[in-house]
Amino acid sequence: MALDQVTMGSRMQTEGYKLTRPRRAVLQVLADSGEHLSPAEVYARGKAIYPRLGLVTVYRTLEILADLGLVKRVHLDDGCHTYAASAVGHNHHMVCTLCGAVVNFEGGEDLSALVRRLTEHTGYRINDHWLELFGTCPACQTTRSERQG
Amino acid sequence: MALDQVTMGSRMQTEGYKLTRPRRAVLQVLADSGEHLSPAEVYARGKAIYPRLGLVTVYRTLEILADLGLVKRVHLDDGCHTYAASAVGHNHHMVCTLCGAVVNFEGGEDLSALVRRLTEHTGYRINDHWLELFGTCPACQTTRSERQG
DNA sequence: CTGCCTGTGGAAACCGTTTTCACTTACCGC
DNA sequence: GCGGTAAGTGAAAACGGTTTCCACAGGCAG
Ligand SMILES: [Zn+2]
Ligand SMILES: [Zn+2]
Ligand SMILES: [Zn+2]
Ligand SMILES: [Zn+2]
Repeated sequence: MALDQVTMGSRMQTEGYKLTRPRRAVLQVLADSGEHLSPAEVYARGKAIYPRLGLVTVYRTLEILADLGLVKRVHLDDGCHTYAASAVGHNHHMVCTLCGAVVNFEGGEDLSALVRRLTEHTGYRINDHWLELFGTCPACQTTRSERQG
Repeated sequence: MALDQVTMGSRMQTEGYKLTRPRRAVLQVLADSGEHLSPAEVYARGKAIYPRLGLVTVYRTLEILADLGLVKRVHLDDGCHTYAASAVGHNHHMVCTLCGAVVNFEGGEDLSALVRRLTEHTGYRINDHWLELFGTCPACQTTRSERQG
């Protein structure tokens, strides 16, 4: 489950950031959306909530949130730099390449064996990792098969 | 082992692309480097090999190579869009966050079990995946521990 | 309520990337 | 080897996303 607006907001405050109206608009956009959004999309949706919102503030807020780990930067092979609300704890995500839906999941220990093996073989000390899966969500599979007969 | 210049060059030709001097310079840069390089870095190094090289051609060549799977786009949380020569077959990479060295490795079956489980639980059809590991290479571990006493 | 200091947002600057277009070059057939 | 031809090239201009600047606004502590 992705973090909600209140959780993200109070975390920002405990970190010393003021909880302003523009920032709340950005939080709400990210919390309400199950997708990954570009800064421009966050801006557009945010303006519906708080019309005076500026694009600059969207960038600044996204950077703060990413630093705090409250949102994740999602990278796509073409069209990087989109953002999605994090889930609780360490997690990865699965992106629908048709509609952009993002599902978070916990990697579990699936990778720890791989990491251990690589450390032994290469001497690398692994600090972090990053896993993204790409595919089609159930809804888009249905749509597509209907369209194709 | 990363692909060499000759392998990449002949693959380009069989795909119908001419093997020009500027393109060979780009291939050589990528084949010789164990790191991931930004387009600007490829351009700088390429000019040492072929001084008339243009930045535009670097971009175009990188796009072709990425489409053919001969180089991989490496995404870093900060500073996306760098490129590294691929290895043979499907593979992932491990990036040294201190010196930028990239090691390719095969994901093996570690991920297929995860993919199967996710497909069952979520209904997503997984087409592709993308795994990056971040850490410190043996050389940088040594350097750092020396520096720190 | 008041003041201070963080935060805001329009405009301009910035910079990586793409497009344009006249010129060049690899490659095929002879 | 030697054109002919279509693909490729690169300088410069256009483009678009991101960052910086700076005067102003508004949370929050006292
Ligand atoms: Zn990226
Ligand atoms: Zn979908
Ligand atoms: Zn993980
Ligand atoms: Zn290193």
